[in-house]
Amino acid sequence: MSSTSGQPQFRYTQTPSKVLHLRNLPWECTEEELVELCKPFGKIVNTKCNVGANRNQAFVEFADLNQAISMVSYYASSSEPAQVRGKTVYIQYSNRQEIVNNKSSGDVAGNVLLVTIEGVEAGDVSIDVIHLVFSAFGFVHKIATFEKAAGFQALIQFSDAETASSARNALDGRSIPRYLLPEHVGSCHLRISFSAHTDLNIKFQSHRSRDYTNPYLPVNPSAIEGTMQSTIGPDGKKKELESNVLLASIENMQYAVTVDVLHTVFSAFGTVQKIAIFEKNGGMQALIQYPDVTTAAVAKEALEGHCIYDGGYCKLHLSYSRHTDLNVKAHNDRSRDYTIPESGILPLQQAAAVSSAGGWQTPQATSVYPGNMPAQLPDGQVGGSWDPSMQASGRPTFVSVPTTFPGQTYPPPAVPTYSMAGAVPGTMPVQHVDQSPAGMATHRPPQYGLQPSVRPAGQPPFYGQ
DNA sequence: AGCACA
Repeated sequence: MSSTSGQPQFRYTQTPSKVLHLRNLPWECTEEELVELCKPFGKIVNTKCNVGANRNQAFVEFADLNQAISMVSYYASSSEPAQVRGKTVYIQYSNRQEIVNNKSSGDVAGNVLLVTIEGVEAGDVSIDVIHLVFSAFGFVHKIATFEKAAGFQALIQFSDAETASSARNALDGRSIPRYLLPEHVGSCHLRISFSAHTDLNIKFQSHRSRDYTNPYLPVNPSAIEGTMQSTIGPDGKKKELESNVLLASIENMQYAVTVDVLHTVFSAFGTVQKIAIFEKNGGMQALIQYPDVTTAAVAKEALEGHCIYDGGYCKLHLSYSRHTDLNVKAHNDRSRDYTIPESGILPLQQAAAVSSAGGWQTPQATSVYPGNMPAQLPDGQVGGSWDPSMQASGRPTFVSVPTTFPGQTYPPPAVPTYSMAGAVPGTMPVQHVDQSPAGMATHRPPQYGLQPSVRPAGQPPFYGQ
């Protein structure tokens, strides 16, 4: 099992690939230099430069396998080695068949840098030191620091991509001068890439965030991470700081909660602009972005403490996020940007089409009307139908309804019912599906777990292959 | 001089 997973790493036994792996490149070798070297052999469709710890490796993808083979063959028998700036470059087939995600992040020049400071803890490098170091290249607008798995990180916002690039080029791989660091810190290398952010959202001047463009920003001397953002209301009471973005944590998650499920649930209160799902200390959390604070507040009030499924499953806890505009990938399984045309609406449209085409429904599907609040079981009380082997990965891909119902054995025992609609007192949930006439709530509430219409009634559901 | 990204 374990020894069969990878190809041998020896160059003469590697299987050919359109992708070539180049080593021993000069420092900060540009894409142009790479293309110059490779283009005599064929059409280059993608590159990835400055790879590896020393940033002296690269990948080049040819349009055709034969072009890659011709380059490798040529240099295998050439008396002149491949060279860039006089340095011998070693070429071999990559062990991957294509370059993925090139320039998706970290390589597109932007005005905000993501800086990872290796080998230090958050307390070792003050925000003032970071400011000092990066101010050498231009006016630093904002800094936000945080601790991630990768280590201590900072987002540093400059006026423009040119300034940010000059800072990156000068500082990437370098170390902060010793005299600016505490004695006990050994080495502290900077790893710098471009962030996809363009404008950081700094709420307070604090020991972990700074906005140098706004001297009037309130100071929060104890901006402890994880503490709910709050402010003092007019009544003198502490008041949660509102936001158009909700942070949802999901308790007792016995069923998969997907972006599509969340979109449907939260769309009952207004247009959902963006959703991002992520893991946080073993649990699942999601950020849901509305256009305005009011809508978010209504959704928060209505949904807090309610469960997505009957039986106390997937209980929602909502708070306001510090974010105001999520920076998410347009369409993947963890995030969605519904403000981009053509993205994200397909699943719902198809779901609606299937639903109105008279797909079958479970008897429980009628229980979503007002007055049927989800039964709240005590925590930890679960039904007996959970079957981990029925997880989403083995599900048919032709069913476009959110693939959220993992445990549907046949016949289905105790089908958990999508029941959020009951959380909106006295109203039918309005499905904000694009191209559906406003107010015409013709869709039935979504019925998760159904495998509508794609199989004849009485036949077992189709799983996997 | 020996394989990225999530």
